[in-house]
Amino acid sequence: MEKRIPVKELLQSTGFGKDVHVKGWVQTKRESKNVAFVALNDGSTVHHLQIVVDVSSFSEETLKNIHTGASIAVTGTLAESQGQGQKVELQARHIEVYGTADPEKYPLQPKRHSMEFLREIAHLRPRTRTFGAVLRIRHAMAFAVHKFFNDRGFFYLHTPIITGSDAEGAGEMFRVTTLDPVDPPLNEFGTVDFTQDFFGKETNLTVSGQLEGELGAMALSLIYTFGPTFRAENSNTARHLAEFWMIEPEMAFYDLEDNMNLAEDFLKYLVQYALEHCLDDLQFLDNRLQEEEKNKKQEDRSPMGLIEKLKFVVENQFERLTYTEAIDILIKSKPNQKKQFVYPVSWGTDLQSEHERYLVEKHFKKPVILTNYPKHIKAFYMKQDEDGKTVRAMDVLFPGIGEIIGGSQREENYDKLYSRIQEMKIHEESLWWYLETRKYGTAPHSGFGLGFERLILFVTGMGNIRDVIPFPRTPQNAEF
RNA sequence: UCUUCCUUAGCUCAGUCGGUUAGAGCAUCUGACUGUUAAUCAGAGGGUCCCUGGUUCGAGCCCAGGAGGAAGAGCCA
Repeated sequence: MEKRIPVKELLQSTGFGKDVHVKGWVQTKRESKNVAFVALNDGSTVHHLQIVVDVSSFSEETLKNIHTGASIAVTGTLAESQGQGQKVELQARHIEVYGTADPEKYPLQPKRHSMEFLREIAHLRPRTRTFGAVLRIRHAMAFAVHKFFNDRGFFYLHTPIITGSDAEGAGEMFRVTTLDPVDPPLNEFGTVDFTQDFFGKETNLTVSGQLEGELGAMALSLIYTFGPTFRAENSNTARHLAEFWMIEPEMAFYDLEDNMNLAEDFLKYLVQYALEHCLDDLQFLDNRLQEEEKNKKQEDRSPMGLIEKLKFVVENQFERLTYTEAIDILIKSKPNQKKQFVYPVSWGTDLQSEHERYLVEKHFKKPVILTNYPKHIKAFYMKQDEDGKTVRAMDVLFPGIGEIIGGSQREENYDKLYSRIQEMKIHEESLWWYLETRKYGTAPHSGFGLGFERLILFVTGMGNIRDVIPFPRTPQNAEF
């Protein structure tokens, strides 16, 4: 095949008069008597290349087949554009139509579509500018995650996707089995006999790579995982997926403060990377959001544009405070005094969305890191504070997103960890390997989990998590 | 899982008090137009009013059940 030049490259080119090949999908065609203009996109950039077609030198059939959605290859001369909207255009000499898209049936029209409609055609939505922008940013963020950790001496550890333990209790799990669902083998108690299953035991899709990640950190010092994670929770919100991607670094010899510093550096690095490498796409999404804002009531409008918001995060220190201090602020807050909170505030109860939003969006107006939560509302593996009441947990809360990172310093003392397992009635048999890290060469260590899609949600300014992953998996939906 | 709202043309939506042939904008098609930028102008085609049952002389509209979707909440990342 003839070597194509990506649209992104051509738009930056000044080699006017050169002969080039370009291939892509038609976004729109504007036709008049003598000349037609085709906006061509190949996904390399959010911008289109304008193809100028001299109507008299092409067959009627070719012209007819060039419509929204069609895939074409164009040979022509790169020229300085006579029109207003672009610097570069391609004067077409030869056009090959690879594939047509019947305009009567092709669902994507040269007009604005709702996100709900585009979710129904998730197989085609990457062709829209919005999803193209989101997917390019998603790629850049994945790359930046690896670059960040690699540059700091972290090793990428592949933790298992199929697990044999429900250790963390992070949520409902998806069972993995090859047993006959209609007639499974039963044991003497009349329940399913998993010893006859593929792995000889009950297995599930992972809800977190953390516990295995800790094993890696106890040897390589600095590791991170980045992989798919599954939760069978019946969560129907704009912030939850049944299948999502999670990044979980785990660091030996890090205490809670080291952990917070890493988390803050990491988030700022990622946002900065997006600003440096995806500015075109961010600008497009920013404009798109501003259009949407115009349809909102004054009080619902966000005070900052997308790019402005991203710069703000990079340039400002995250606010750090303890759970106890946060409760104090909430108790003294206006909405609490006026009894506007649905859920009452008191020490010992978990913070509700409305409380987190108040702290982040009203009180501090910036990202917040909350630490030292009461131990009974946090996981068994978190390191206990000297007061016996709290643990060294930290949650990073972002405006509009809520909890984007959850992490902690881990309990490295065998006896303390073991007694927590007993207290919380966790199956210790399935955790024997985890407990051995505390028996043999235990060391202080910390880690956190970042929901990748929640990061993308923040960076792109999109409103629903189903629109920042190519093929969302949610309750009642596994199409495509 | 709970609460609230929604489902009418390909898309986004209007549809009055239950009343004759269900509308608009965009998209599509046809024509016009000397370079357009979501082109413009003129015209045309396009409907299982989500499904099932009920009330009624008569249902897009009222009632019951079901399906799907959205927002918020819970759970969390």
